[in-house]
Formats: sequence, structure tokens, C-alpha cells
Amino acid sequence: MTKSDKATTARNEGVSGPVFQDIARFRGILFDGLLRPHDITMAQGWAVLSLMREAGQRQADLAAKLDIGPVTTSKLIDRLEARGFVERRADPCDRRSKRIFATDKAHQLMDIMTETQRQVDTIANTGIEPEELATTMKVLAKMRQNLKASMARD
Amino acid sequence: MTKSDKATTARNEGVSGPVFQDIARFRGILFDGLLRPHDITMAQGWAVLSLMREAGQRQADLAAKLDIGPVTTSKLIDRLEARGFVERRADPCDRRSKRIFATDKAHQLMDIMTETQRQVDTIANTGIEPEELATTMKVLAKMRQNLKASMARD
DNA sequence: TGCAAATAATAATCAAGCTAATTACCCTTT
DNA sequence: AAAGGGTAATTAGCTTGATTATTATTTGCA
Repeated sequence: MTKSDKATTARNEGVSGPVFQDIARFRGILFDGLLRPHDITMAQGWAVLSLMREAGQRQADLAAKLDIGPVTTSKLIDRLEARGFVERRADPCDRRSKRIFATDKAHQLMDIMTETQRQVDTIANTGIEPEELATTMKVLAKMRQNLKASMARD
Repeated sequence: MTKSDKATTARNEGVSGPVFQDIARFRGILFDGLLRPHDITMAQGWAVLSLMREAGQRQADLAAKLDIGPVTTSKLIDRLEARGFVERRADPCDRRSKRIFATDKAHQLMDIMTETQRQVDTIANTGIEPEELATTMKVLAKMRQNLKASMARD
């Protein structure tokens, strides 16, 4: 090992690196693979679940719930509408707005999403102590909150 | 709260949900925002760092190191080459391969990436106990490994 | 009342990931 | 030496994100 290799290693110790990006990407690939037979993706599924919990949200409401931009939401709804999982209806009180409703076809997705999530978690959490997992989930919730707050301020 | 609302809430308890996706996305937004003055992105920065640690990697080698597909790597290198951070050179031993080298201009990115990573971690880790953070990073490394292994088998 | 500012959705453009298919090249086997 | 199979990079097209700008509509204020 050369001197500069050692220096590089030292500088990179204790660094989180792309581990969050990798885990999110790997989970997405697994999730979408398991969902493929159902003609839906992870991102689409979570959007539908939110709409089933609270019917008739405006697109901006849904964007806030999912913590994504209004544009991303608009295109997500395009795909969901094309697949027949949701429908846009005009808001009678505000002609700028559209209210989004899950269709009957969407109701089967609830259990599919729950089960798929369970499968992905089972794979990801293999060999991890329950207490350590609980600590991790608590820490992740805090990180999420920290990051979101720091972005809201700018 | 209606009966179905209560049932929905119960079914969602203890579910990891999109927390990994959210953290990865928020970190990416923060990271890219901090890097914007340097005309580079997080993904591009990590690729350059890998190339500085090991000069002359083939694109397939780099893809394996970064755990991304060869296609993504190709386009990433296109952007890095357009910005003058790396250059492709023909491999003298194998005319199919190209060897990728970081340019002189890239050497300033080492410290920029390290410092940016530190800033993002500082924001994300605020108010988290060091032992709990250490546990979390250990658990995340295991999760990453579990997920990667499960994808390699298919 | 009337006009300016805010808001809802969308269009356009870009980055970064994916899969599938193509092209060019290497290597092994007959 | 020719054939066939495998490997390296790329092209083409999809999804999901982001940002920026446009349009239509509502709302608030003077």
C-alpha cells in the first residue's frame, strides 16, 4: 500500500458514503421486481395508498404528503390514470384544482403493497438484532426529520 | 376516526415505508445544492473519487465499484468528460475496453467532496446519540450487504 | 370594484437510475 | 481458420426525481 493510499483510506474512515443512496436504490429494484406482475411500481403504489387513506386530495396535497414536487406528482398521476388506478375529477369549488380518487381497481393494491413491503424488509433485515433494528428505525426517522427541516428553511 | 381509518393505521404500524427513499433523496438534494458552485453532482463526484483512488479503470470496473449498471456509468462518464473531469483512453490490450482517467482539474474535487459529505452528515445527524449513530451505520452496512446479495442471486 | 399577488396544474429540460438490443471485439473449440 | 459464445461499450426508451417557466384561476387589498 502506497503512502497516498493510506492517506485516502484514513480520510474516508467513518464516512457514510453512498450507503443511503445504495440502500434506497436496491430496495426500489427489489420492490419494483416484486410488483411487476401487478403493473405498478413502488412510487405509484405509495401514491395510491395515500389516496386510499384520504380520498379526493388535490395534487398539491398529495405532493406534500409524499414529499415530492408537484410536477413529479402530476406525471405520477398521469401513469396511474393510464393504468386505471386513479381518476382526476374537477374540483367544484376551485376550477384550478383537480381532486384525485382511487378507483375500485386500486383497492387490491393495499394488501399487495403491505405484503411486498414485508418481503423487502425481511430480506433487508436478515441477521440484524431486533433492538439494533429498532434503534436504527428511530434514528432514521430523526435523520429524515433533520433533513426535511433543513431544506424547508432555504 | 372511522373504523377503516383505524384498521389502516394498525396495518401501517412498524412499517419502514419510504423512509430510505426519502433520506436518500433529501441527502441528494442537499449534496447537489452544496456542490452546484463546483459544476458537479454527488453521483459524478463519487465516480471521480473512485477514479482517483484507482486510475485507469475500465467502465465495467467502475460500474462494479459504484454498484450501478454499465449504461449508467457510460452516461455518467459522458457528463464528466464534457466537464473536463475525466478522459477516456483506448486500452492497448483490448480494443473493446476504454480506460478512464481523472484529469488534473479533478484533483480539487477530493477535498470538496469530503467537506460536503461532512456538512450533509452534520445536518442529518443533529441530535442523535453517538452510540445510536454507530449502531445505525453498522446496521445500514448489513442491510446494504443483504440487499445486494439478494439481487446478485437472481 | 379592480388590479396585483398567490396558487394549481402542467410543459419543458435535465440527471440518474433501469432494461433490452446493437455493435465490436476477444477467446475457445473444433 | 472458421464458428460460436461471451464481454465492453453504446444506443434507445422508460421511470422518477429536480428545476424553471407558463397558464388559468382565485383571492386579497387599496
